[in-house]
Amino acid sequence: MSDITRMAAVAALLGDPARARILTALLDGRALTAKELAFAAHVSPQTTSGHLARLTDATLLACEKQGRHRYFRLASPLVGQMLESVMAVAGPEPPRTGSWRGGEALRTARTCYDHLAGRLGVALADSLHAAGHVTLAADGGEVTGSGLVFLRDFGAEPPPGKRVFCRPCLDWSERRPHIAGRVGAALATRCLELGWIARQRDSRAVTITAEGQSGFAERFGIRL
Amino acid sequence: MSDITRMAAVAALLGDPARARILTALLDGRALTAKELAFAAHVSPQTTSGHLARLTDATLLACEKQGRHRYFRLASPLVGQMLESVMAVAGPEPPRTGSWRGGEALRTARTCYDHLAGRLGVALADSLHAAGHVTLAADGGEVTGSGLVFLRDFGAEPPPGKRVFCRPCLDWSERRPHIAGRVGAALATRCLELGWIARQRDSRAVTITAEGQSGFAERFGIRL
DNA sequence: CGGACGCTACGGCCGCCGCCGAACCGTCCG
DNA sequence: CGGACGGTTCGGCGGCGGCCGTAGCGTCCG
Repeated sequence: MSDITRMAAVAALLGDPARARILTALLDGRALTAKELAFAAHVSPQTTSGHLARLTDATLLACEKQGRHRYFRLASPLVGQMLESVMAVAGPEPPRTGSWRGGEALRTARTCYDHLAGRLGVALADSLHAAGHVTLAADGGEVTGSGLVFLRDFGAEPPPGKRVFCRPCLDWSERRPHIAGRVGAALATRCLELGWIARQRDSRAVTITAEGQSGFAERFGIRL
Repeated sequence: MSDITRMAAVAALLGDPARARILTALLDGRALTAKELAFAAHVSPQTTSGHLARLTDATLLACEKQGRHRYFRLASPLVGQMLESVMAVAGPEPPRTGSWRGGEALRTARTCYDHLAGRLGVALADSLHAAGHVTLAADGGEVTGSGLVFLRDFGAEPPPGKRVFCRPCLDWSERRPHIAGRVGAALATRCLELGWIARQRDSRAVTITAEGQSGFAERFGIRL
């Protein structure tokens, strides 16, 4: 099988709505059981089982058995990056009369692996950029001296590590970059610590708490 | 249509081998006619026409009319990035007995937009990294002071511009990063200027000339 | 003007694949 | 042990969609 054929095969796996829902449900790195995924996919457990087998075969998913449960997760971060890049091309909902409900929470604020995305993530990036704390191009980012000071002061000093320090990540709903890398992760962690945001069950969406409303406004000038 | 459904729709477009061949044929940024794409896709012009209509509808392709020809090209760099990311997940040919011919030239050296990829691109990145001229993480890169000097000396001083300076780009055939961004583009341009490499007709593959063989060896310690 | 050419539109064939119901295995628990 | 539960396998149904042949439209050129 040629490279292109294999690429098409992988793309075809993403091309089915049920499988796409399964994959996006796992996008935040959690591991879910087959039944939970069946619910997320909106199809029966039998059908889901088949999909999971194919996704695992293609090594898009990894599977761990625990008792009578089987936990599935994305096989590698590459898979997540691929999903994000396809979403970026699929683009945001074309403007339509009337507002759209389903993913509103997700568009407002969500996790993208370990950092923040959605309107909140983008606003955070904008704020830091406007203050001269970071520079963000389409595909590369840097933290300035003042940015380092600011982060330390905020309690979000990025830990040393092998991962890239600061990297823009194209936000699929906003089509503008938010901050990923160690810096993005540290920011998200700190916001959770402060109780400014809270994770939602069974979703990548995060809610902004009352403390968060005021905190983001005071510290970053963000009002959503 | 929800975000996920739209993502699945886009992925389904990539999921057909004929369309995948069309898209990858356009991956280097050239604009090709419908007939040329029919040849690349290995299907009849009628069938190709339908595929092209769908791809254009989904704004994966852009189309320009010129006389009785219609030229198609990728609608945006995002589309190319998406293709590369899917290829990265699809991964290289699983090791198989006997060597594989079809894409050998492509694996050795090719263009990825405006910079070099394949074994040559990766070797170049390795060489610059080993010499301490650049640092490359999985998703961010930097040029060191000595690197700037080296590039200027080599005649590949990156022009100022809005694009990101130096960025790793995951090589789908090697599964390791090569250098993109203004630095990657300048390197590729300079190598062409020097006559070290030559573009091939109708392919993203580039051939390494005799001058290139010795040049890459002397200057970068690369032998392919 | 007439023919060649690039491309598109329509219709029909056919295979693939997603879906579910029913039945079957393995694990947990009372 | 028996029942509940998670998960998988199998078989059959139905529809979507890729493919091509034919035919039609616009453009170029002698």
